[in-house]
Amino acid sequence: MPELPEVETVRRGLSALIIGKTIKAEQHDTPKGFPNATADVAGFMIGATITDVRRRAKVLMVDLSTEYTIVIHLKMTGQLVFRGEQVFGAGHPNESLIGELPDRSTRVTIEFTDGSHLYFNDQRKFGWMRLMPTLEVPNIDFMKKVGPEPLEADFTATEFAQRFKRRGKTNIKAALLDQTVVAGVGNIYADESLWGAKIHPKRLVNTISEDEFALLYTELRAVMNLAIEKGGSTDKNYVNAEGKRGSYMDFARVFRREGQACPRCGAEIIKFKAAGRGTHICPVCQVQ
DNA sequence: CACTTGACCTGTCCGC
DNA sequence: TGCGGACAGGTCAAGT
Repeated sequence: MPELPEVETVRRGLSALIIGKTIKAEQHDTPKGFPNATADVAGFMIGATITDVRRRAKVLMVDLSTEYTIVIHLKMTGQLVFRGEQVFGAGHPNESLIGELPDRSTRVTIEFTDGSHLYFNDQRKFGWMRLMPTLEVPNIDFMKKVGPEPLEADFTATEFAQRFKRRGKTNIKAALLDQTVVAGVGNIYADESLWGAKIHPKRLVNTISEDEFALLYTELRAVMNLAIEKGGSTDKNYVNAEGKRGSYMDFARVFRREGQACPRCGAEIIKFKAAGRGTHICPVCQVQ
């Protein structure tokens, strides 16, 4: 799913919708969706009020008044959809892509005391939710290893380039997708930013110049900021907290545009596999 | 250790 | 239409 811009869009939506609400009940399908939903839920989740919704990399953190936090990773197809009283139908400007909830991909349902609900849907079941003390969240392995937030004001081009040195012998696409180098980059924004910087995804990291890293840094930040502005990318499953799609795909330059013309030079965009993932480039702008 | 590949799941699309 | 295979926004564990 969701890369940094999509998770950030969900975070913003949830912040407006659920902060201040009190949890009345929780239901989950199997341990898979919410593996540690045990006695902690009764003790620290039911009756708790939502105090904040935070994001680190592609991970969401819903903080509770009990000083526990619900940590959520949406992986490829996870969705967090809030439902109040009203559900808007087809054609309405507030139309949701999601129908009646819960549906067959609903893994977890949280009911609030005012009768509204938050649904965690996940078709492929790769995503997860965990409940843990807020103070322990930074200690989970992922949080200890994950790289800096690329959109933070104090994250510099110099630091960006520096962090790739450790991955010198791999290709730039694999390094961009490595969450321990820089946080939050996934397949869409890796391809989009490499196109922007005119770098071939299979170039080895140690062949990329300082100038190219500086350009990649600028392009990555620009692409992610634009994607947040557009509410993220909906290719298939992704929706925001209101069940609506994001529109970045309308602005994508290469991602899922194989066979179309490069918006910069007009050459035909091609697709191949790099770092084990479907990869899109302009073969004229991005030479190996 | 660094890097690559497969596994985790379900659904959809494409070619025969 | 039916069926098999490839593929899908992410991360781990296991392999080399």
